[in-house]
Amino acid sequence: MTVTRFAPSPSGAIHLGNARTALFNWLLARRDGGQFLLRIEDTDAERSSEAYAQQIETDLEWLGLGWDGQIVRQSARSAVYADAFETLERAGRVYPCYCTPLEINISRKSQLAAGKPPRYAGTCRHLTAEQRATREAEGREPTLRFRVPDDGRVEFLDLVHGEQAFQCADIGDFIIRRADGTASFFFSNIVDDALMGVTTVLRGEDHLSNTPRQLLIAMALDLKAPDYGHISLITAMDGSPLSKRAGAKSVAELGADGYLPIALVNQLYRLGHSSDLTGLQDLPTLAQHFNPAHLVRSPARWDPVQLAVWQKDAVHALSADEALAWMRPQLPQGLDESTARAFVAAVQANVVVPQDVADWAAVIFGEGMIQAESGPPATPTLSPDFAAAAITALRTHGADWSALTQAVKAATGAKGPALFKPLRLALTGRDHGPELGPILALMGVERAIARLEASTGP
RNA sequence: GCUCCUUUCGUCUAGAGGCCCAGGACAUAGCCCUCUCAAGGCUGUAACACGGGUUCGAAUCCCGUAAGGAGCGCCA
Repeated sequence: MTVTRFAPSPSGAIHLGNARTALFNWLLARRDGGQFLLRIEDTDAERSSEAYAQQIETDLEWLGLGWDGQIVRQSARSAVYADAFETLERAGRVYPCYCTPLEINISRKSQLAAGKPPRYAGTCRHLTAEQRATREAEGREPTLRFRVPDDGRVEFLDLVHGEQAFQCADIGDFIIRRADGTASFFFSNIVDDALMGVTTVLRGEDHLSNTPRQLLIAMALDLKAPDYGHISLITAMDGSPLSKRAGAKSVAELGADGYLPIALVNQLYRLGHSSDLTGLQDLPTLAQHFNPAHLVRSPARWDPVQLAVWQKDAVHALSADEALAWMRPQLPQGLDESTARAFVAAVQANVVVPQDVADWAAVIFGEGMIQAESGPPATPTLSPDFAAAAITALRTHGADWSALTQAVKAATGAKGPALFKPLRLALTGRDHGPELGPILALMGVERAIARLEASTGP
């Protein structure tokens, strides 16, 4: 059975890259009828926060990516890691390291300055029992380092990149247990994947060069490592890493901006994954067509323009109820239900983001003159007889669009664009938008007359 | 610095030696439809990073260069 997982660290908001990783793993599990697990990697108490852990759940649920079973928290699994540490200690695969962060830092810097790889120098690798005792006596709290073999290589088959091989000699001994006794990422991550029965891990390419370390741990512990697929990173439009500074928003922020989860999901689905699927699709369809073999190796750009397109499709695809719920925050307080529904029906095809909804709400329900959205101010001038005919029609027939147009047509002879354009401009302040019939009905006679009068030229 | 990854239209991508003077989708332009917008239909513009090889033949294989990215953390 396929078992995948999403294993975020609760040290920040879920960003686009994380969201896509979660999506792909979810899709794979759902496609295979397997399981999608959620594991919170909170071994680093200083960086982790409960608020972020909560936000992760909220974001995942909002995206529609439900997980199976209980959420696993690494902070509650220290006993499991302790066992594994002991196994490695007994096997002599690890050793205590008494170097302080400061010492390591200095070493790193001098290695870098000398043009060498900044790796652990191996200072504590061959300490005698006495030397260790001395350091213990000094009160130094050791970390536990994994003894990486001097020779040999680690090979594995990456689901996306194919055969990979790394020389052990290029890998420095790394810490698997911090001085405070907590497990570090390389360690707890692979141990838990194996113990939780995870079969496939789709993760960011930033983990590719670290995979050998984790495989080394798994081998030392005689654990079955999952298959890895390293997906390319998502970048900003200029190819630079996606960052807050580059304008990248978190999932929660995008949601707060009014973007629909299905729009996000559709955009994410196509980044780094090729598919013959076209148009907006729901999660089950996406899962059905998801294929790890179609994962792409090159980085993909996050295009806000494309997101807007998906969002437009997503808004159009909303049912009347969903659309109402989405537009509600932009509607005037206390608007009655049937009017609200009529409004939604009238504008749904013409809005993409909440601001668009707010704009049309202002046009239809707002008092006074209408602000043109941009460009030269809409100062239409209706000829007096044109306006008079329109106003008379409104007084006689009420907010009846066809009665209005027929009356004006009869009175002025205007037809086609010459008839509709001036009316649209006078009524809404802009030269495009939803069908005028429903708009007029929602607007009501009084507002319509006021606007026609305000637009009347000499 | 060392190791690793990547490079096809504006964007997402197809392409695993001849099917490719490179296909699709979105974006974009024009036309049709139409009161406008949206939707829909049709048509168009638009790309193999560069330089060497290998081969009868290369987007596809090899080498190099350039550009971008990742890792080398008591972060994940």
